[in-house]
Amino acid sequence: MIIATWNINGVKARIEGARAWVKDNQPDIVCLQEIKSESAGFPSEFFEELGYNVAVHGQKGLNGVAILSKLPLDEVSSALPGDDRDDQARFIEAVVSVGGIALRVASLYFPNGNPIGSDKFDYKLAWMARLEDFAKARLTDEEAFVLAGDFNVIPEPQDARFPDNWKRDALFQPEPRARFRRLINLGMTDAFRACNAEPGNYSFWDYQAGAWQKDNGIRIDHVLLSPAAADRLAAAAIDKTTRSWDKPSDHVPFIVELGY
DNA sequence: ATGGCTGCAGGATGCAGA
Repeated sequence: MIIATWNINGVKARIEGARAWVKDNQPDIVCLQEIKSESAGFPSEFFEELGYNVAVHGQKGLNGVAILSKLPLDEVSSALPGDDRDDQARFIEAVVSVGGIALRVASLYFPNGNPIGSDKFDYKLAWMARLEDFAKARLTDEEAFVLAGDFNVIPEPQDARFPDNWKRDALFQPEPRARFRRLINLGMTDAFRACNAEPGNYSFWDYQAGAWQKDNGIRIDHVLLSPAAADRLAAAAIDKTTRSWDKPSDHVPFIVELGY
């Protein structure tokens, strides 16, 4: 069972590349973020032609998340509990059945939170608190579940090529990093770190100032596994190849293999 | 560098991203 997560930064601008990547890699499940499209405008047919079921929570112009799955998607929900007035499309979850075993998957687009001290920063922290409550509730079910997406958090200094550059950025502030650690401390496993101890592995390189050429990257796209899912963890890898494509997303896919 | 690009909405350029 291969699960991928990829912030594609605009599904319409990236559809040909995204389709080619999915066709070549044949993931069982793909969690997409920042589709920047309304649900009705999502080009589902490109993926349905490849044998995928599609669940979308879109928004006009910005944000937006989706799940592609070779297995049928059940119990699709696009509301992160805790704030009925939140209209930003950053959450979608669904359940698949793998050989009779339920696996719950969420595609998440955490708020960026810049600038520090703004309403956006407060929203980021509040959103992360809501996600923690959600994860806590899910963990009581003792099911296998996966939190996959663009967390917009640099967990540790080793997750940035130049950590000092991010000292005044929302992605590397003590509070968001602490909230990320709280998810880990609930019992979730950072799939990448469980498989790779080395620094120098990134999932995002800015478009500006030759960041990709200088390998000035950060690791902000993560997959967290519940204990039941972590028991199945077989491999985790970042696919950097897409970043050197023509007209790339600034994020690259991150792939986790679970032994189902 | 004053985010130095990029996508989107909309029909010019402003906003958001990280």
